[in-house]
Parts: sequence; C-alpha cells; structure tokens
Amino acid sequence: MTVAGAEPTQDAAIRRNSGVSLWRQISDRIRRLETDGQLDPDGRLPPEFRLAEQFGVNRHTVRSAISHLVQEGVLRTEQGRGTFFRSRPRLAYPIGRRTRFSAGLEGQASTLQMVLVESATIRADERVAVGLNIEVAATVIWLRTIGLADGEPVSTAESWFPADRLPGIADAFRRTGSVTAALSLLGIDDYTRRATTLTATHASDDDLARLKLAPGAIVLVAVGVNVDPDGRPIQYSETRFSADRIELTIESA
Amino acid sequence: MTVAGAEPTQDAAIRRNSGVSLWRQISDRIRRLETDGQLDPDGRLPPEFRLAEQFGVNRHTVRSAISHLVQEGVLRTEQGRGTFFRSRPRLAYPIGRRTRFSAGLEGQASTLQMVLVESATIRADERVAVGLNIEVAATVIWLRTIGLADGEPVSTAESWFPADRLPGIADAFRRTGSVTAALSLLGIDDYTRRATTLTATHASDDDLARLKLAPGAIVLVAVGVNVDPDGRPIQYSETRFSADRIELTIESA
DNA sequence: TACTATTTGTACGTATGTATT
DNA sequence: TAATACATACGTACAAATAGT
Repeated sequence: MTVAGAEPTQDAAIRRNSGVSLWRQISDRIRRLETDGQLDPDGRLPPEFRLAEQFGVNRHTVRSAISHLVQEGVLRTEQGRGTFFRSRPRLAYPIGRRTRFSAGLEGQASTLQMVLVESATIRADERVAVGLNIEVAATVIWLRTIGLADGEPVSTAESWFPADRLPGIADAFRRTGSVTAALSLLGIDDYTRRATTLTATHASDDDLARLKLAPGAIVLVAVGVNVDPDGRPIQYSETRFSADRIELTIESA
Repeated sequence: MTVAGAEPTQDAAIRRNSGVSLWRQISDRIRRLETDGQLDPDGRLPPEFRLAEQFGVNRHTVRSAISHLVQEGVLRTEQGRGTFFRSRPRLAYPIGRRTRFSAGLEGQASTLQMVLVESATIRADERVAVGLNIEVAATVIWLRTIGLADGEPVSTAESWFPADRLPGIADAFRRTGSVTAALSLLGIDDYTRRATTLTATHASDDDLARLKLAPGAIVLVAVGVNVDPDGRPIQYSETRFSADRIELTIESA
C-alpha cells in the first residue's frame, strides 16, 4: 500500500493528449516555481535543456512555454546567460492637472532624473500643430528625454514647444534637467495639463533600446498638452512608460 | 543588359547571414504589404506555406514572423481560416470624475450595451475592503459585466458593492443594464469617481475569451472607487479594456 | 588574448492534432 | 466527408552571446 501525502506535494506529471497543450502545462508549472520558492535566490531558471529533461519534452516545447511567460512579463531571457524571473513593484505615476515627473515619483525612488537625449528645431506636423494650436509647418523645438528612477529608465518622451515663444527651451532644459525648471527660467512659472490620451501597445524597437525592455514588453503611451495659466499651449508631448515599471494614477478630485 | 527600374519597385530578396534574422526581414516585409496595397480587400494574408515559398524559407520561419506581428497587434490569426490584418480605429473612453460607460462612448458607436454576465454575494477580500472602506470579510455584492460597442466586446469589469447598503444592486442592474440607472433605482442619484489606477498587461485567458482577443493582446486595466455625494464608497471596480479597441482620455479640466 | 563550455537564438525538416469551410 | 490552414511537438544543427580558463 502506498502512503499518500508522505512526501511534499508532488506536481502531477505533464500529460499528453489531455486537451491542454504541453507548453501550456509547462508554462503554468514554471510560473508556480516562483511562489513555491523552488528557485535560486537570483531568480534564475534551470537551462532549457534541463527543463526539457525534467518534463520529458523537447527543448522547443520548453522554449515555447518560456516565450509565452516572457510576453507576459513573468520571465526575462538573456542570450548566453539564462532565463530569469522578474519581479519589481511598479512605481505610481500621477497624471492630472499638475503632471510633473520628479514631483510625481518623489519618495518612491531614491534618485530621480530626467536626461535630454536629443533636441532639434523642426517644423510642426499636423498633430503637433493641432496640439499646440499653431500652424502646420510652424517652427517648433523638439526634445527627446528619458526619465530615470534609481538609474533605471522608466519613461521616454518626445516634447514639442513653440519656437517663437520658447526659443531657449532646449538649453534651459539641459541646464536644469527639468521641464518645470526650464519653463520657469523662461518666465513661465506655472503650467497645467489640459488633456491626456492613453493607449497601450507593444514596445517598438526604439522603446526596447531606450527603456531596456525585452521584446514583447508593453508600453503605456500618454499624449498630452500643457498650457500656461492663460490657457495657451506651451508643450505637446508623447510619453512612453514601461508598463512593467509604472502604473498611472488619475486623481479626479 | 538588364533594365533596372523597368518594373514596379521590387523588394530586395531575403538575405541570409545579413545580421538580420530571416523572420525579422519577413516580418518587416509583411508589415509593408498593407500600406503597399498588395492585399486582398478583406485584409487576408496568403497562407503560410505560400509565403514560405515566396520568400524561399521554411514555413516555421514565416510562422515566427507572423507570430511577432500578432503580438504587435498588426495581424490576427484564426485557426482554420487564415491570417488577417487588423485595423480598426480606437474608441475614446473618458476617465474622470464622472466615468460612465454609455455616456462616455456616446456617439462613437451606434449601439452601446452593458450586460451582466454573473453575480454573487461574497465576502470582501482585503483590497475590496480597503477600496470600499469596510471591514475585511464584510458581505459584498459582486458583478461581472461586459461592455459592448456595436455588439463587439470592448471591456469587461468586476464590481463590488457593499451589501448592507445596496442589497438589490444585482437585480437593479439586470433590469436597467446600467450602473448609473441601477444606483438611481436604489436611491443614489449621483456618484463620482474618486481615484483610478491604470496599468497594462497581456490579456489573460479570461480576457481572451470575454473580449474575443487573440493571444498576445494587451489590456488596459483601470481600478477605481466610486463614491456617493457624501464621499462614501459605493462601488469598487476593476475594468479591463481591449487596448486595440479603446483609448482612455483623461480630462483634467 | 585566445580558447572553451554553457546557454539562448535561429532555422530547417517532419509528423500529427484541431478548427473551419 | 474531404480539403485546407493553423497549432503543437519532436528531432537536428549551427549561430551568437556570455562567462570563465
């Protein structure tokens, strides 16, 4: 007679022709490894060939399972190194009338930083012109910035400013490292966010590079307009947040 | 001598060992099919085996390319039918102090509908208790609803209501098909949204089924609390929007 | 620097299952 | 029922990145 329950809970074997695909069963099993604590302290998964042995399937079947978990954001793979669990709590980024990077994330990370990657003087295309309420092809200053929390990139933004009103915005930003401070330097002491549109898509190649994401990652895209106290648009921006690292909060008080 | 340019722009052949993986080159090429108009009017892609022939690669390589485009939301595959381009404009769903499904999407779809899928009387877990400002394990009414625009599911929501105050909410909803109307029936003529938290993740299996999405799709998750005019919480909810079909707009006026 | 072992990534081939028409 | 087309799974081989010798 077999004594049931004599050993620690044993997972059922992977079953073929059960109506559930093998990669799916394996994927679920891997997911549980984390919570069950059967894992290296560094969150490293055994190599693919070993998992394949353990589960009694081909390496490709394991790869399929892993690939789905990567897309879900549960795992992260590094060629030549291994596959790792990822678990980081998200930072809460408030979006509202007064949306500001550093002030918004204050207290949630020990260092906050906004760096200017690139800037140029260009002509407004239609959506920028509409956003800033200027004419198409009017001159605008374009900035690309990256927001860092604890040195890790959490957002990347493109901003467009009307050149006639804020010709020195790029320099001012470079000196201060903040939109708020830069605008203040140029005589605009306050501004508010008029409207924000939010979408979510898979990260583009640019996103992957700038935000150091893995293929399949998700970005939250916030498009909005900031206006001065008189209601005149001074900044049109598109910010792309890593959905793994950021959640957006909307205070509608 | 060969006459260059005598025929319509010919794409360069797929190159091996070029530093760009084959599936990647093919993926880019497929993406361009749509804009180049070399496509059936129904947006249908040629079957995998034919693409494999055309590009001179194995069918699996084509599958890899297609699978990446599906994750990006460019394509949609249907087993047994084929692979299709997807292009639908997104509906704009306003989130703010007065967030209401039908009123928010009014005018963007010809029919708007909210259906109750399931309901139960249960006990509050911690996050629900915190949201509703009641005790853990207090009785709450739970509803699962699906929001349809033009008959297509665009959102799925779970809601929790305090049972002591709103015991008849499920019935009221069933009769009216709207949270606003149901609350009104129970004597609450107005309510506002206190706070909303927004995240984005890959669709779960439930999401796929309820929102009729393809694996790899993205959902926008909005968690929030509605309060009555006295500021007392009456509804805690988690709404999951198909990111392909909905964009969220935040009016911070 | 060069070499090697380890590990993930790409690509091919083949067979069979399952859903749609 | 049959044909078509996507889904899953196995096997094999080699490329590319990393880490250590």
